[in-house]
Amino acid sequence: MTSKQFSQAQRQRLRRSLLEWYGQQGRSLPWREEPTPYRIWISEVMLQQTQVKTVLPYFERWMQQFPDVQCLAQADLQTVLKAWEGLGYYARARNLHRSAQEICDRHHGKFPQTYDEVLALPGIGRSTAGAILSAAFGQAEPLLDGNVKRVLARLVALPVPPSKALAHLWDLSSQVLDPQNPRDFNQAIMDLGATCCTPKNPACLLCPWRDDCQAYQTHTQSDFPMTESRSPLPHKQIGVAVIWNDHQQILIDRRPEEGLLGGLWEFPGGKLEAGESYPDCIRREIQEELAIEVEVGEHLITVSHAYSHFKVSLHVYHCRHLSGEPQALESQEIRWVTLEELDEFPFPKANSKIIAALREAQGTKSP
DNA sequence: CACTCGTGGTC
DNA sequence: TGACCAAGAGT
Repeated sequence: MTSKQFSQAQRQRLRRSLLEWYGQQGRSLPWREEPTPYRIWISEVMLQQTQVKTVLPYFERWMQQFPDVQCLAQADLQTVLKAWEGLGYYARARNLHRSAQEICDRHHGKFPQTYDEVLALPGIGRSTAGAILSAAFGQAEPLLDGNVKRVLARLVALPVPPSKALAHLWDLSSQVLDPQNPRDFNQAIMDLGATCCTPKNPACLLCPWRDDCQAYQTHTQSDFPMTESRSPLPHKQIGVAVIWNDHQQILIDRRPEEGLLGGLWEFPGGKLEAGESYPDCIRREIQEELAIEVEVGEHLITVSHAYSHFKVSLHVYHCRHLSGEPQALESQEIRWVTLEELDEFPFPKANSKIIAALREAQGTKSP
């Protein structure tokens, strides 16, 4: 299985035309204007599976709150998660925090500059390592993100989905990379994918690579990259309890550190079993998770939410604490809080919809 | 290597 | 409007 080889002349043409395009069409971004290793690192991790537009406000707030690696290393994890709240893939925030501590402990607070050291940091894989080393230090390391995969798949009319040709795509990314200007080249090829060679309706007439693009030359750009096969997402039904005590406080719990939504807070509850009503489900789950008895009251809201690999509907009910001292049997920590105090804790998006509904109910009760 | 891990934009 | 998908990494 031999990979496609670009001729030296073609590589030079691709590099020259892309860099010229970048000079005219490249985006002005805060981490490009002031490309310190710390800012490049934070931006690259925030940009994993996340669009620039979404990242921008988080990036600015982050730099205000954690202006350098020492500051991040010394922050407490709950504060870091609160700053990340809403961005998703929360392991990224936990890994940034761990990496910051490693950089301070093992690298004297200075971001490492060798490929192996950067790759060894938690949350940095092959592509992010290439992005950081080229952008922060001008090193000629290739990268392979979603944009580059799409651009290259069209350039060579890749006859299989990208996931089936990762080695080939890495080789192509290395071949086209400009060893004279890897910093701008890598930024340029990502910009090309993000703003020109887009998933839908690519602007081929404005593309610097149209003369070399095998997909465009055969008018099949919309057929590439070939789609990945996917199985349908399962849909889970969850009973959720907003448990009130006699002091107008609500019981919340902090999820286990690893796994889905690790370290975030939530309202307790669990999966509906066959033949069970939601009140039955909630009483059972609350007994299993917290070892207390509750009375299930009126239905508050049902929230539907789609995650990467499944969908959920959260059926939320007001509950009243009857007996027993709550225990953190399946969580890290539990706490009684007022409606106002909920803002201090990082919650997943699906839970913030519940909080909004609670606030709305509160507002209508006492005008 | 296939699966887990979030959310918002887009059509 | 539901399905697809984005500056991927860890296991």
